[in-house]
Amino acid sequence: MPHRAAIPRPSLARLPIYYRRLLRHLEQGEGIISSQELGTAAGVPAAQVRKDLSHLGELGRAGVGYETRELALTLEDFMGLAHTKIAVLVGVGNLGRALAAYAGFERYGLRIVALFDHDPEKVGKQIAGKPVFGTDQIAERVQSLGAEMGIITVPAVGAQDVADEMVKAGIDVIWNFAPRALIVPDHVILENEDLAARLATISYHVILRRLET
Amino acid sequence: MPHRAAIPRPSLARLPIYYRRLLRHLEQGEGIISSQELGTAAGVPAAQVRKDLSHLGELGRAGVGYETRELALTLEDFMGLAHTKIAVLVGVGNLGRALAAYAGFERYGLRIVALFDHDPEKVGKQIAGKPVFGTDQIAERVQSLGAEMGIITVPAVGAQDVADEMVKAGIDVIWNFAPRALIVPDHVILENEDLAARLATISYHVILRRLET
DNA sequence: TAGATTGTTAATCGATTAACAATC
DNA sequence: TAGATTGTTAATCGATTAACAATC
Repeated sequence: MPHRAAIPRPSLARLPIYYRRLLRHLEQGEGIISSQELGTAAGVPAAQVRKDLSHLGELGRAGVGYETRELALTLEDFMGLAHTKIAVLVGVGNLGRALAAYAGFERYGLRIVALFDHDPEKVGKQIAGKPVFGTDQIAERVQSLGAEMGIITVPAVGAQDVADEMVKAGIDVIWNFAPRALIVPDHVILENEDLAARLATISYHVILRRLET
Repeated sequence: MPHRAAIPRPSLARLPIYYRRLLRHLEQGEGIISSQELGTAAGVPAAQVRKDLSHLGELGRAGVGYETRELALTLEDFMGLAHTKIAVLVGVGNLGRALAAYAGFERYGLRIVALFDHDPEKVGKQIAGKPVFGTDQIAERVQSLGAEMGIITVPAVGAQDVADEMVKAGIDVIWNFAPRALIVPDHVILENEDLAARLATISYHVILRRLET
């Protein structure tokens, strides 16, 4: 069983950026890359890159750099991108639809196998090639499909109920797009993608910029 | 001209969470709220809340707490949520469509006034009640509409060109959803919303969880 | 050997948290 | 007055960065 080290959250968040830079480097036929080049891509100093990568092991060669393909594969393995992750998505509004159809996710091993909505108009249809079920079927389907991840794209009001339902069904990783702080048991990993909240912080910058000029 | 203090990024990111908690508190007719209650909503200790809010001034009363409505208005003002921010969105795919239609943004003062795409099929149509123009018209329309913010939802390949175009047109705040590191001049504020990269970090957690159990 | 670049140590920086005097 | 809660100071924690010996 492969060992996976603990890694600081900010370091983890930079790995996908390095990974993409490596893929592009590989396309260009470059066999070796330096921490300097990776740092430029991520907007951090080379020392930060080396520190980040040091959490995964000794991956480079002093005086030379990192072997492009090897490092890409190591990152891919570390983040588990080659492993299929079975997910369900609840809330087939505009955003839910967009995420269900997003090809970029599949390339990272995410397979959204079922959609749920309480609108009878949508239930029974297919969206982005995936079946839509009623929200009353979440528990049942999660178990029969072996889903381990749940994506919430319902409006704020319904989000906690959906989360509860997912947790009850045994899901232990939730990616929440609803603009609401959810309460989940300790063993459940909750990642919030709160676009309205993000907009609010961007709004601050816009206003600041307006006052400056 | 109102003064806006510098505020650490993590503190700024928590303000919208406090703000939403305040709105709910207000709905429930509660006139006073404590840092303790706000902290619970955001998952941080009360001391963190008080420190965060202290960047905006002395907003509470010792021994009592914060006046709900007053604090909500202060946050709203600080983040500029009541001010209209004119934006354009480039890339009318699934995600672009979803963002263009997202009602939550309007509540925070974002007004997306024009969409752009290079697909002739889409140009000339209306999507979510907003006109779609050809990408060759970005500069012209940004200026005539007075847009100060740009949202990028094109595929990775085209993102840098779109950003360049926006910057040339005078846009100085860019919200980028394309999975690509963009290069912009120093005076431009760039906020990345890289969902594929986020998925990669979540994938790490899923795999870790799998190994644990 | 000279030049380049790694991994790691130590210093720096900045954010979080605990503690408490001041206030209501 | 007793109890509650603020704003702020100081201590703690954790991440970033600079510097450099080790390595190629």
